[in-house]
Amino acid sequence: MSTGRRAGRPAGAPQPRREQLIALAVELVGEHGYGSATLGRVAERADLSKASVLHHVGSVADLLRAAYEQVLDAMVEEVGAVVEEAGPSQRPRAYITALVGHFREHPHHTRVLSEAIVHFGAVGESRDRWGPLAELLAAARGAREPMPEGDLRTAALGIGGAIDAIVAERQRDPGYDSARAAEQLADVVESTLLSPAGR
Amino acid sequence: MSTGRRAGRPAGAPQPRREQLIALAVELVGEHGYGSATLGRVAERADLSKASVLHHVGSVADLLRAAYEQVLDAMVEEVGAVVEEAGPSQRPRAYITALVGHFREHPHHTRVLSEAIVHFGAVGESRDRWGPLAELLAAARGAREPMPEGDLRTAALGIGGAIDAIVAERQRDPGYDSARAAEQLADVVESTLLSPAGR
DNA sequence: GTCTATACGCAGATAGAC
DNA sequence: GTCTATCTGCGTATAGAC
Repeated sequence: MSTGRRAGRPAGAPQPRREQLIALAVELVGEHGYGSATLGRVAERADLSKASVLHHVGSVADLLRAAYEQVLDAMVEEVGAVVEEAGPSQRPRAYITALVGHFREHPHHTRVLSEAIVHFGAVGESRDRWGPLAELLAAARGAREPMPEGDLRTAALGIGGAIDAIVAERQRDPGYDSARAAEQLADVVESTLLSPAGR
Repeated sequence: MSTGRRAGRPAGAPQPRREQLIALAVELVGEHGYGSATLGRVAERADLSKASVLHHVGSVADLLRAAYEQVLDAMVEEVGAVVEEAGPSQRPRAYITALVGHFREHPHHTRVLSEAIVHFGAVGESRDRWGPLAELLAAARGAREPMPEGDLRTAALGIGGAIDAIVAERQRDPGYDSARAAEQLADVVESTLLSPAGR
């Protein structure tokens, strides 16, 4: 309790050095991918020795995992908040536009997440990536006759893939109007899945 | 001309050893990604020494590049043939189902292409990946009022992303009915982009 | 916390004999 | 064509002094 540490930071909480290194790792991965985020390069950017970096983060693998999780958490938190503010019928659109918007505001985060599945192996880890979207779609359809389970899964999957593609294109070409693309995608979703006529 | 080589293989054409090694590389990348396709592992599977492998392929980078190009060419050739057989208005559906079907028949090819952009760096190399699809869509719309350039690009991009997601899901879960998913996607494409009413 | 020095493993590639 | 032996480079991690 009465350590010499300044108040406001619970005992055992991450130190500022560690936070700095994680932020640096996000930058490096965001710019040139996981392959280029090596111990030496992190140390160089932080103006520290390699040994010193390891002292704070334990191992390179741990550092990259922490960077990934921080980026993922930020995305989930922002998108989740936006979606919850909207009514059920507007949630698919809110989800799409918030997700696309998030990566437009945080370009570095794009690569950190898009390369994560390849880098961490773990294909199974990507399971249910679009499960939450599927639930949003089902709820938005409300009283309509329910979609077959498989078709709903495919719908969420396809929309998710389209989002990925829009985000990737924006990264490739910063002049690409991803906000407009998101609206266009939301229009299609609403007209095919949520329109009175059904499909 | 009168070398001792058996006829039927033009001078300077790739030797069978090289072909075998490329096929092996496709297997390795398909199973565990580019990261695991090392010189040592290729040599082991081919039951050759590392030096011998290099004698035939020049370098590991060249081998992986050749594997990638072979897989890409196979896909372009098959899908191209199917699309050309169809009439203009059926081509978007033919494209989608042929592409999804191709990867269902060649599961190893999936990873070789999906990880290619990350592995070879070269974000710009993926340019116009969906350009051909955009042209198919424009042609299928025929006499209808033309779509704005940007919207057509986004449509092709989104459809392409959805295809990627369907293919990836099939790889993750071999029980997933990707053929049905492809038809479902084609239905949406036709009803939103090609229906008489437009959107 | 920070450093220098060092060890270790692995992947890619070369040399040269057979 | 094929091998064994060897070299180089890089990335990770540890030891131990300050």
